[in-house]
Amino acid sequence: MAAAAGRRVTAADVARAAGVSPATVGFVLNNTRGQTISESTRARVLEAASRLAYRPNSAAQALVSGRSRIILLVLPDWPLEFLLRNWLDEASRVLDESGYSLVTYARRPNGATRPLWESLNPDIVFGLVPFSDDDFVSMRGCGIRRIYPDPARWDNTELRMAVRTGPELQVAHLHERGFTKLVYAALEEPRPYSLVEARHRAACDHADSLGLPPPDLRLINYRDGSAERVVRDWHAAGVTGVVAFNDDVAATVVGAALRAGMRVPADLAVIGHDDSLIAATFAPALSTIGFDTTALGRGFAYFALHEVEGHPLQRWQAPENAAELVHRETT
Amino acid sequence: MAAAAGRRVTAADVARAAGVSPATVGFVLNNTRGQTISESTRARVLEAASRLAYRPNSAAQALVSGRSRIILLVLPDWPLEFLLRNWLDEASRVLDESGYSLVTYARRPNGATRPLWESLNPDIVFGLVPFSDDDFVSMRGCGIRRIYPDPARWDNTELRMAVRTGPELQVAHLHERGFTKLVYAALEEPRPYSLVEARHRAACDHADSLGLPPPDLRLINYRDGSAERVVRDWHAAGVTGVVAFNDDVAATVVGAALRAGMRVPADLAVIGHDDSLIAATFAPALSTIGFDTTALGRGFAYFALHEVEGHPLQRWQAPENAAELVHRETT
DNA sequence: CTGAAAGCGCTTACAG
DNA sequence: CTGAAAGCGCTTACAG
Repeated sequence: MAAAAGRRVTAADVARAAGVSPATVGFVLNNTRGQTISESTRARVLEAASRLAYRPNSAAQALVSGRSRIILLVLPDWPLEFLLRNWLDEASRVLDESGYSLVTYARRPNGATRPLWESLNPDIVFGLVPFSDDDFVSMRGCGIRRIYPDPARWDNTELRMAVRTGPELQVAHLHERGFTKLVYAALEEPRPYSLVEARHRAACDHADSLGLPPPDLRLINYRDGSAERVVRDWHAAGVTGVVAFNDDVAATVVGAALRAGMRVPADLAVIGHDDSLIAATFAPALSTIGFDTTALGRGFAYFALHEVEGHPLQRWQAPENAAELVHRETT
Repeated sequence: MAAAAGRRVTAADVARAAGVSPATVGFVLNNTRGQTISESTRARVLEAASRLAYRPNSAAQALVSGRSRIILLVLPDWPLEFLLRNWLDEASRVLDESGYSLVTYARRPNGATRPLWESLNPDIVFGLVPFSDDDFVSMRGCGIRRIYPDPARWDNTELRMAVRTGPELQVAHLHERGFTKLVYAALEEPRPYSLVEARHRAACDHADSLGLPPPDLRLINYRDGSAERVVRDWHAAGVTGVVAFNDDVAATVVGAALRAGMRVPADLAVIGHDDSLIAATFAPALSTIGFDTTALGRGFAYFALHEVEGHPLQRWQAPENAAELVHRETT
């Protein structure tokens, strides 16, 4: 047998085993609409395919259909893992039900020079922050027709959740608690980062809408011991609240403040972002923003399906209460 | 022009523009060895390809060559992000230089039902822990010839770094500092997990070789407040040292111990794993195991290249000092 | 040194 | 209801 010879099983093998043509194998296995198949033929094909453990060659399918059924999600150059865990699980699950595979790809400065979309041939590419012009041109050149965010449609709710909703809730909470002189804090490492800028901008915009001065962006180092001095300087400059990029940053700031002999939140209030494990664990426990990542992941998957199938949603229905303030001890 | 018509540029388009055959385009662009090409022809082809921004269709290449030039790395169902950041950057960079793309894939219980190797057609699949028999069969059925770890070659040094080296250093350090009654701690969430078991086993083995009793595996919850009681119970039972799966777990244990009024490390010593950001940030700062993730990523890439090209390395040269103890305040 | 031809494994009009 | 044929975009013997 062909299969026994070490060769991979092809549609032709299945056809031979079932006593039909390769075309019929395709009709049965793909449930080709507009094509009627007798019950007995269908049964024989299915039996043979299952017995031979036939798996279509995805490269051949991609070549002939012009579609890879791969959805590529390009992640920004900044830690998102905690937020993304359930999100990706759920999104992958939903997309899989429709025959799509979700591949994630962290595009980093010193990473691969040949971007992954070149070898993967995805049907659609998503990013959480806008793509550079170079990336855009590169994707187009690889025959990728659907790229998101599309500059013309940049205010999508899914992206708001990743970028704007958190900072807005953070600033609003500090404002409510009476902390009005704020800074926006992120870490120097691992590298420069686009998502920090986007969230910082959202924080500034929301501060402005509340009549607060814009929180300056401050980068801190978590290893060299300089954080204590930095935090003390903030205090001396009258800063009363810190909007942290994520809970790790918040923990770093709180730790530094405690070492510097300050009281949290009396001397300095700090709010994190993500409601990650460390937020509940840290002493004092961190106030933060929690997200219903499963609901958001499902929402993304539906959105992606509509886009990739060429039926874009007219408007995006955000999950109710997908983001919420978690008030603990640092504000 | 074809390109202007919205169609993707093909080798035939380049051939037409350069006044040669499609075959010649392939010879030039692939530097086909054993095929001599005149300088003028080569120049014309390269010029045309560059002018038209030609990108070979990867599906067609995969179909005809039987190789996708994709390397799939299946990650375990447990947080590894901090460790993997530089590791993946470096591995991707090195593999890219040889024309391979590294795709990562977190295989999770409620994740996609159709595994990614089916749609990606990778040339080789790596896992950090052994694959289930089902997965193994599934990969074989998809025509994947190279799967790693191969049960027959399971003691590879790369994997030791992910699985055994850290726990060994953790146990050895606690032993040296005089902490001999140990538990191995991990978090209940997000879910069951294979890497925890593997590391716990490594810790037990090393404890045994040092003449210590095996540290029991204990799962703790970081949200429901039960951790304080659990930690107090450990203390009451005479436990003096905690080997934590990673720094997040260590932070949770230390935080619970402090809230329970215990002294760290006097009442309970705790050692983390990863030297992540939180290890340096936490108050008290966590003792932990740091890894030279860049060197390890590079090492993996070389190893993967040899495997995928069919020239397996006879033995693997581990980077010197790729793992080291970082002694801070919790031991 | 270069081109015409076959073929990778599928899908999809088109006949019958 | 089913099959023979063409074709997706490449690569690679094989001629010349």
